[in-house]
Amino acid sequence: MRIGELARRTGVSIRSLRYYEEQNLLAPQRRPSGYREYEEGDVLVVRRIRTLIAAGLTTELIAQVLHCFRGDAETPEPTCAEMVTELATARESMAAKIEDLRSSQSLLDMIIDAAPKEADEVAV
Amino acid sequence: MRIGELARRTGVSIRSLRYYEEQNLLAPQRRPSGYREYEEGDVLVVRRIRTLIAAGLTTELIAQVLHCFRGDAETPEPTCAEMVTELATARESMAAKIEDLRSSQSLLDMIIDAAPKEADEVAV
DNA sequence: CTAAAGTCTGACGCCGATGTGAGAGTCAAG
DNA sequence: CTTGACTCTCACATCGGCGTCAGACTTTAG
Repeated sequence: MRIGELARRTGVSIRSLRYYEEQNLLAPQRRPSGYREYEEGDVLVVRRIRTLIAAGLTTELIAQVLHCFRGDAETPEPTCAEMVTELATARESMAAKIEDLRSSQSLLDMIIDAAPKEADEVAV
Repeated sequence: MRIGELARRTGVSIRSLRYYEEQNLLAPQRRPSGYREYEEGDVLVVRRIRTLIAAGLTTELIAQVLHCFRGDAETPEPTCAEMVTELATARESMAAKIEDLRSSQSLLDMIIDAAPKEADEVAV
């Protein structure tokens, strides 16, 4: 199928699909005209990509781990031990971000609570 | 004091101090030479700015609410009711971000857990 | 054959706070 | 006076995942 159909079927913009290719997440065939030609399996691949992006992974990291999910292979590739390591690392940094946000939020709460009464001596 | 000293005393880079001025968060005097001349109170102001940035506020929003904390005024300015509204809005969006990150994290957890056994049918 | 719809590459814009570097003027100590 | 440290003002670069426009070509329906 061509890029427009893939976009429709996955709900992902054409621009994004081209971007994923640029990031080596997709590698569609090319027609003589230059048009990209995707296969059925790419629908699933794109969904996986979206899932991983939604999980906060960068396309760079996804490029490294995507092959572990690829194709009809029943068992993950041997490099998938590395994958788990990578993902765990990503998870760690996400946890850190959440912690940052939490403390930021409580800080903001303190400011909000303090404001109405005495706003001149806020948490410094 | 000049910018270098303020940078040292606050732990904020010179670049950032100039940026804060550009964003109307600071308004140092100028020497005939063009050198910025800060006063003691600016040390505290910079710390407040850093606190608010750490709390996830943009410099634009900080510019709107910073005067509520300013100077020796015991009571906040009348516009500080608006301030609380703004801050509350900021807090909302922060809460939303935290929620996003949480769901992303659990999604990542699912992927990690699923990987070692059957990585070909991950949450799509 | 023609027009409309689809696709191509390339490239700039965005957001926000900050790093970095160039080229030039300023200040303080010897 | 000289040197070295400090500061000044532009202004471009960064990060990430896209949006969007321009100009040119391809495909498809009528």
